[in-house]
Amino acid sequence: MAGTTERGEAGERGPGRRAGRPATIKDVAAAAGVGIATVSRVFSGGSVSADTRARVLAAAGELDYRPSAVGRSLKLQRTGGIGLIVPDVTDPFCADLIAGVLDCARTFGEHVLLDAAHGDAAREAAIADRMMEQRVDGIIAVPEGAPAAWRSVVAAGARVVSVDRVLAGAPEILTVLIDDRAGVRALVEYLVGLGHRRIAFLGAGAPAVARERAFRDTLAQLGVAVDEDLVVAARPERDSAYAAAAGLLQRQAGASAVLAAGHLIGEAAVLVARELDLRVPADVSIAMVGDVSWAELCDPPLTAVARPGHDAGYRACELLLRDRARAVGGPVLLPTELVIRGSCGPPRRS
Amino acid sequence: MAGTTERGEAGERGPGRRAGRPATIKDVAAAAGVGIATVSRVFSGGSVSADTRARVLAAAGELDYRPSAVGRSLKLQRTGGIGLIVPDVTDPFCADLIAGVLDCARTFGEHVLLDAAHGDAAREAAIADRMMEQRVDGIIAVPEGAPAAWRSVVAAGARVVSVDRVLAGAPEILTVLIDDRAGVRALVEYLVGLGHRRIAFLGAGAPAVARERAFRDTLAQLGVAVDEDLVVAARPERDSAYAAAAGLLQRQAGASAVLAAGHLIGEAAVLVARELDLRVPADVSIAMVGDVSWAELCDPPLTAVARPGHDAGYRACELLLRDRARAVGGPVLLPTELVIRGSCGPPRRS
DNA sequence: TTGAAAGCGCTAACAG
DNA sequence: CTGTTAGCGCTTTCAA
Repeated sequence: MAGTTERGEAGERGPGRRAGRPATIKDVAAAAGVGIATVSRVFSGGSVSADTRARVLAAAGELDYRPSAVGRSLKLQRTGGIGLIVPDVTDPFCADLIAGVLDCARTFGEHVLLDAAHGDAAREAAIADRMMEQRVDGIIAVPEGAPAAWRSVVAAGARVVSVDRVLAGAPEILTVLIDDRAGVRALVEYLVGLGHRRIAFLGAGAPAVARERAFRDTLAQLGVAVDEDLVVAARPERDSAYAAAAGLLQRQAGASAVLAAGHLIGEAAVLVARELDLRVPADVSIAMVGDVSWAELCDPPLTAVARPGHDAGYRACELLLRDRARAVGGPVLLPTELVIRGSCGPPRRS
Repeated sequence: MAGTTERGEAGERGPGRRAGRPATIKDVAAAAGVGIATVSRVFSGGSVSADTRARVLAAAGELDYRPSAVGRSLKLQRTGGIGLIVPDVTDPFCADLIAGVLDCARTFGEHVLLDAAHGDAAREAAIADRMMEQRVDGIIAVPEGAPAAWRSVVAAGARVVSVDRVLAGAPEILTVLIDDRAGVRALVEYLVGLGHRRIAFLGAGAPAVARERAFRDTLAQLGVAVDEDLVVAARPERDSAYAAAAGLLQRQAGASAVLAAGHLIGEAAVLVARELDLRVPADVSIAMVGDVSWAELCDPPLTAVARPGHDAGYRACELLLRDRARAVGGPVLLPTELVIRGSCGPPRRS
């Protein structure tokens, strides 16, 4: 009867434990007849006698107990989670990046909070803020906002790793970069080697400045003049890319090859070329930065510069989690790979 | 001098506040000369006099204070986060789904924990478990594990929404489905209407059972016999898909059209057809389920059944967050759309 | 090996 | 309107 009384005191949760709030460490302790400290030890690897441990585990199983990460985080002052902010989850590069972060995070036993900023700096800042409130152990971002905004995030005590963008004047922010310069250089050398002299660059401006620079520099090194008419701005969005591609190709500017600064722009170039009945590569060669999956499916398959998104994410996460000593020298630079397919050939003899 | 003493007592954090641990509600209260409850009210919308509020806000700004979501979660017994488990972030459908969830979660002010199970049921279960420990307010998943495993998750008190899979025998689990049956039916009707009688189904088995069923049923309804030689199994992975496509197309089974059950399988079919120098659609028509971006870039552009991934994610999240009353009748069924492009034509006269 | 107790940052009930 | 206080679930000294 004493036993019955005890159960009564413990509440309705014994038999038919309704899906009420989850069991707590106290419930388990009571059920196992031990102190809560012992239960804690069982679950966080302290030393407990085999006998006691078994009893605790049994009770925990009975109650379907899971230690609350919230309670633990509060005590430990770290959550074991990291924040990841990308421009757009559906972009193949971002998707690879996310996969990389997830893979690495898993090896560290960290979980990942994800959000997308969609090119909106204010939104990005709000997301970062929220993640700080969640007390993530660090933030990985493909930042679109101003360096100042991110500097304030690190000032607030966050560890942040920037991927694929350099945040000028923020030495505390570790950076993982992809060597687009080398990639573009290889591509330009390839095109020039094929005999092209009038190479268009599609997608100048904003996020692709480094690529444009590499384009100009390489051409200069090779002694090929840049025709400014062939350098056209485009944002990496379908409408902008399409407009730019159509503008370039329709006006018959005499480009024998088109270098698209990104995969969306490459997509537009392919589409426009097809609509204008330009044969690739007979009439015009096309190549792009970003080796997305359709490049191989295209007809002809598109030559492209592959960018290691998965690696970038993985490395970024490693940087964030492993090298807690800030002293990492300079940004990590990841190599690209020129994937030559069938979309580039010698220019048509005019 | 009294002032000086106070600052001294407050510690080193006044001037040049080193990036120590983040300021707490206590710090702010002390700095503003109010009680912690008042600070709490300022930040969680209680009533505070304008004057006091200003002082608190000033102090908080000075200290760069952000309320800790961990503390709040512990007190409130809810974290404001939801878990999202997909098979693979880099799959275009999953990416759309994630974007949808993110969009919806934002309108509810919830954050999202993401992880990928990669077809591994055990890993999926571990992820779900971890999310439960994090005390997410609910879990959205494209489940790959057994219904039993998920039933135990809901038994543990979690709200879960299943997307794109039905978890048999788990009435508590809300479900968002995509009407693949209708999509495949439309596609088959289209092909039969074009004159095809020997239609191959590539990708029978595992995750595509509903699609295969719809394939068979529709053919039966239209009075067209199914040649079992033309129904070949394939998992939605590149190697398996490729093997299946090559197997089918190389043996010259006499299929005049190929229906690929997924985009990876469609990709394989396109590649194999190209290698075998089969003209599309002159020699063989190809269509697939899943309208990924390359379908339009392909040559010829591929006819496909578009599946609303973004919508599915959005609706799933809504279901999880809005309709907290379980009484939702049956699964949500989202319509597909048949996108007709150039990859299907009348069969070659033999 | 084990238990009691303090305290992580916060909210809410209760006084004043 | 404001402050005091208890307590959310957990880890971790400190004793026993």
